[in-house]
Amino acid sequence: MSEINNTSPTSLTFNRRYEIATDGACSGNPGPGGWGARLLSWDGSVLRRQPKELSGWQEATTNNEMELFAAIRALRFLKNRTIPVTVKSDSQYLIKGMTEWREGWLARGWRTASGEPVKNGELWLKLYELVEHRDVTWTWVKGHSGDPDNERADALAKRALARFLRGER
Amino acid sequence: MSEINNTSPTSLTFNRRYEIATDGACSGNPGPGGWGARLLSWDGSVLRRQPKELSGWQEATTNNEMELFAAIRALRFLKNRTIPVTVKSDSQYLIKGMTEWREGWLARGWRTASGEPVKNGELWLKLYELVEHRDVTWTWVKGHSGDPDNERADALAKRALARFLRGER
RNA sequence: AGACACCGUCUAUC
DNA sequence: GATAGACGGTGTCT
Repeated sequence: MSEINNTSPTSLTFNRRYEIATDGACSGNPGPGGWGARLLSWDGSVLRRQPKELSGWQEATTNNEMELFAAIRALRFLKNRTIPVTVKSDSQYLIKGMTEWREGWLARGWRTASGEPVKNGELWLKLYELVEHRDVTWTWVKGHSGDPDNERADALAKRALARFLRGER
Repeated sequence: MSEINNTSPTSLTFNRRYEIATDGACSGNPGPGGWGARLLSWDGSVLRRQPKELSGWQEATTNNEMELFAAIRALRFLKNRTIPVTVKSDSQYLIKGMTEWREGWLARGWRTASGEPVKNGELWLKLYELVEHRDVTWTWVKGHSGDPDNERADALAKRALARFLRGER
C-alpha cells in the first residue's frame, strides 16, 4: 500500500509527453505562405485531452521559413518545459538544422559550410531558445507518405494559405 | 558631298563590333565537360546577322578548362581581327587571367604568386595568341544573375554536356 | 585569408 | 520546368 503511494507523486508527470507535427506551405516560393501544427498531449498511451491545432499565414515568405515558423509557434504554445516533446516534420531543413547542422553553424560563426551566411538566422535563434532546458526530440518523416499527423499538419497549413489567398484575413 | 564620301569608307567598319558570351560546365569537376558561346555581330546598335551559337563537349576536363576553351573557340571563329570584340564570362579565372594576372605570370616565368606553375598553360597561350593585334575587352558578369547572353551560353554548355552524357556523340 | 566558377547529394515548396 | 535551403567536394587564382 505504502509502496503504491510512494510512486504516486512522480507518476503524475512521469509518463507525460507532447507530440507535435508541423508543416509549412508556400504558394510560389517565395510568396504567400501558411503553416500548421497538431499538438498531442499524452499520458502514457492515453491522450490527456483533445488534440490542439494551430495554423496561420504570412503574406510574403518561403517554404523553409514556414516550416521553421510552424515549429516555433507549436513550441511556444507548450509552456511547461518539464514535459518532453517530440517534433515531427517532413522538412530535413528543420530537423537537421536543429540537430546535426547546429554545431557547425555555431563553430563557423553562422556561416554555412561553403562560407555563406546561414539564412533565416532569427528563426533558428528563436528555435534554439525555445529548446533550451527542455527535452526535445526531432524526427523526420517523409512527406505525403501516410503519416496521419503530418498529413493533418499539411492540411492545416494549406487551408490557412488558401484562406489568405481567398482574402479571408 | 565630298565630305560625305570621305567618311564613307571608314564608316563601313567604324561601328562594327563583336560581342561574345561564353560559359563552361563540368560534371564532377574533373569529369566530362561542355562549353557554349553566343556571338553577336553589331553594327552600331543593330545586329548585322543572326546570333551565332557554338558549343561542344570534352570527355575529361575541368570547369576552368571549359571556361577557357569556350573563349578560344569563339575568338577563333571570328577571323576579322580589325573588328573590336567584347568577351563576357562569369569566370573570374578567365577574365582575370586575360587581364590582371597575365603580366605577373609572364614576369615570373609562368609561375603563380605562390611559386607554383600556372595551370592550363597551353590554353592561356592560345588565348594570348588569339588576342594579339586585336581589340578585345574582357568583362565579368555574375553567374545566374539574369544576364541573357550569359544564361544562354550556360544553357548551350549544359546542353552539349547532357548530350554527351546521354551518349549522343 | 579572400574571390569566382564547377559539380555531387538531400529534402521541401511550387 | 523553377525556387528555397543545407551538406559534401574540386578547379584555380590573388
